[in-house]
Amino acid sequence: MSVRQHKAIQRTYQDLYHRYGPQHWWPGDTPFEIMVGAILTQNTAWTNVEKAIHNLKQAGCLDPESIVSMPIHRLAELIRPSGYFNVKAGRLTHYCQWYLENGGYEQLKALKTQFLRQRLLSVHGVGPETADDILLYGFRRRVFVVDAYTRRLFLRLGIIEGEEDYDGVRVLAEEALKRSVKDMNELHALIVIHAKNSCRVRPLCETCCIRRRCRFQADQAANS
DNA sequence: ACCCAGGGTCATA
DNA sequence: TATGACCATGGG
Repeated sequence: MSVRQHKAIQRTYQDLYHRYGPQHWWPGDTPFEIMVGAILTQNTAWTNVEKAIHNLKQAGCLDPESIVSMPIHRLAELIRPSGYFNVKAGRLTHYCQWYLENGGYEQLKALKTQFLRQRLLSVHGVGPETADDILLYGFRRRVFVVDAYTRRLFLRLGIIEGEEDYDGVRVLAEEALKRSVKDMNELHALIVIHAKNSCRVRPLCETCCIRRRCRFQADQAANS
């Protein structure tokens, strides 16, 4: 938790913010839709998730009551475009059962962040990143979301060594940007947006590319 | 044809 | 605790 790491994260945030502007995430109309999106987007392109959510909306099933009372194979069929549809149908059902058993949004929002985080992690199919997506974008808590992009970016910027665990990276970013929910919201969103652009639009950007395999990185390795 | 995507769980050693 | 297999669609 060095000052150097904090400064680097702050600088990266300002750089990305200046470059892309505020993103105003999460793309979704209601907290529940955001939660569904958080589960469906696990290791999946967002464009595919949009199709699945569209199907749920069109079927009039984008609510926890409909999802828990629906035959699992029908739910799987509706979310098919988002991939892993059998797995995710089970995860969505588990999540909605938990959500309803605990009184839904109005009851859950009364819980303190760390306790709510523990409860989310206890739901089968909700791991650390999904839990933090739900906390940050669904419940508007000051929590940072660490995804694969964040790890690669921080690693290639020399901010982390690569052996830090999930919570280590999360707390590092939360310490670096102590100000507001807004900053947590924007930093994660900007990193994702940057990932989509960094190799195509501006391959040699200052913060470097954060795709898994980057031409820029490969060239550097070849020249050294 | 290959790579990858806004992960998580489970079985094995 | 640490690695690997598995889940599966769709765009570049």
